[in-house]
Amino acid sequence: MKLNNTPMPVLLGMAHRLAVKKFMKIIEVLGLDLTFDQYMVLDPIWKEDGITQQQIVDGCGKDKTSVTRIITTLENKNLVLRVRDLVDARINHIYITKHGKLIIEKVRAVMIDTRKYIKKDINQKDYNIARAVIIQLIERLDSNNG
Amino acid sequence: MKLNNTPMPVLLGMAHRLAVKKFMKIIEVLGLDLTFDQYMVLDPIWKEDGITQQQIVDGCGKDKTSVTRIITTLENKNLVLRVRDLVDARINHIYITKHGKLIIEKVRAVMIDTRKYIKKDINQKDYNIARAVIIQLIERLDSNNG
DNA sequence: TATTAATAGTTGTATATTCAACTATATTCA
DNA sequence: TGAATATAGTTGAATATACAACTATTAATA
Repeated sequence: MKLNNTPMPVLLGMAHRLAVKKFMKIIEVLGLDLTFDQYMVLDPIWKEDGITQQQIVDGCGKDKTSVTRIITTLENKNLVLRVRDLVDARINHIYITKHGKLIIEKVRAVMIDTRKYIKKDINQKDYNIARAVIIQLIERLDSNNG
Repeated sequence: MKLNNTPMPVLLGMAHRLAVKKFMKIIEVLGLDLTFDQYMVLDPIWKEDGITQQQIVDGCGKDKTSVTRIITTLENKNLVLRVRDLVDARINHIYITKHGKLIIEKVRAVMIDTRKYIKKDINQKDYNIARAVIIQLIERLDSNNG
């Protein structure tokens, strides 16, 4: 596969898909039941119990539609709980269950392994530059919607 | 959004989604009717008329299931044509239609604009390092499925 | 040659994404 | 106060993705 002339958006998609695949392979070996996207939503809930859906949307870069549906999936799996705000009834607070906590803590370890695997054999300095460039990209594309 | 400690697979996904969104915004302004993923499949067909589905799979990094379905979509849109190989009946050759050629050539221009937009304001040297790292990542994750 | 294995592509199912339209609630300010 | 607007979240429809199981065909080999 010759990638030298492949557009950046395509490269980003390829790398993303493959990294997720790697992550899911480890997940499967460990017999855990959580997709990468579910991890992306569950992780901020674990970090801040009672976080609102909107906060999750702002933090994880997913569309609010996706977040709504993934939370429903997580709720059906008994990993989180939706609780309506008593003062502002538009807001949902999401709480993690005992079971959810158990799962995410194992999955976080998988994420750490995946990160190590990805970094391996790549020049540390270049890797950091790549990260910085990607972050720069995200910030510009996200703010400047024009 | 603080991204400094965000795992690489997540960053790649975010950047990918945002870059695609940017691409689709330009597509929409121009009144073209083609998704980013359809572009990813149509482009190699434009480059090599009569390419087989397997060759597309190998080149674009998508699953063969996705490629099958996207080609069906492209066929329904009258942009490509499936032709069974006369010698080896397992193989489909995909040919681009006149209409398909018209569309992809406009969309390729959009891709060039998107690439320019993405590069803009980012240090040229760092950008090239980032590309190289991502390509390195793809090649390792793709070959070494273990 | 007959059986087995490999290859190319398709289909079913579950999940995720995007856009637009929608409900419900809260805020703004004329 | 009351009408317009903004915000939080949900739903519908179209598209894409991953995995497994499947069909059809060709290649390998016992």
